[in-house]
Amino acid sequence: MPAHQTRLTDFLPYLLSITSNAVSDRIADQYRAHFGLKIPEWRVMAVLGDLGDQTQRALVAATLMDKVAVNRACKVLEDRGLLARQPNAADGRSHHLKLTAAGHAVYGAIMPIALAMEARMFSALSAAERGLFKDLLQRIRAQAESTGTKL
Amino acid sequence: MPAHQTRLTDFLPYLLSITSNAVSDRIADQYRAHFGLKIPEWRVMAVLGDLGDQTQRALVAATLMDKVAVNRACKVLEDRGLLARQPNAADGRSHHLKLTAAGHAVYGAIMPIALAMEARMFSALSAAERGLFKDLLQRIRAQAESTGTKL
DNA sequence: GCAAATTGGTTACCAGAGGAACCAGTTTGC
DNA sequence: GCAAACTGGTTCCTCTGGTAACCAATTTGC
Repeated sequence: MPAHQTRLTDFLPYLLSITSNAVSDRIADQYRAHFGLKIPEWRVMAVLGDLGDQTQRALVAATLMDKVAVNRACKVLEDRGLLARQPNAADGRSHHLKLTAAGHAVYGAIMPIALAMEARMFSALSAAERGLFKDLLQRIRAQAESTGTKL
Repeated sequence: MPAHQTRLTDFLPYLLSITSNAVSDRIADQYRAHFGLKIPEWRVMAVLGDLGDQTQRALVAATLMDKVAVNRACKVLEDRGLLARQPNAADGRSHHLKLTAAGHAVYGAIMPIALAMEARMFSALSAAERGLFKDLLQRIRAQAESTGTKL
């Protein structure tokens, strides 16, 4: 039987945190080097490219980012001409956010790189393990979210 | 066969990131509520309680935190009287950091809570799954660290 | 044994993440 | 149809986390 585990490196939350940080750092390096995009900006591009036009509110729901973070990311993308705002007839407060031609071009260029990077980053796992890992993550997150809401 | 996966919520780095954040947030809430400790401070306490006296340099190695983060955490703990610095005969630049009696008391009180919280947070997984999850995390991190060093 | 390079630790500075307050536009209830 | 409540979006402010410059003590090379 294992003695009381009191080693920091055996704590799952700790392992989860440092692993996530290590992966995020690598990913962020790549996006910045290739396209000058930060992770929040890339997430917004990914959703718009995949799902088409969205309001900021919809992006908040889709990316799980804070609305402030979404707003900042959109502003940057707009300034860089990758994204355009169109009036929302149904609601004067919000706009439809849409990738421009340039935005689509970047999206098209970035997706293969994103997928390749994901493949490389998780190449230490078999396909079955990747699927299992994804499943475990989802269950853990569900548990964490249900456990005590943000006070 | 699955069509090209271009959904943000299918990207492993994204899932990993949001899951880690969800878990970290819960944990941070608990430590703050129970002891007014932040995660970096708790990590330092955990290592000192487990391994005994250490220099800051050793803590950096043990916690994988930045030396500035370690320094800040130590300063807070020292100000709160949970930790004391003792001169290091072997090297005048550094000190031996040591839990005080109060520090040991907090450590003794916090460890059961930390373990209980970990158990609750990962209760969605079987023991076997937890072991596997830990293994997967370690392999992923090894891969991430070896892939392109911080430029 | 002393100058140069290195290392432990500290400080100062800067970017990212989040919360709170706020404004404009929209819905609800009477 | 108008006041009250609400919602999408924006700005502001704070706090955390990380990098870069720095100091003091130590080690290295000659």
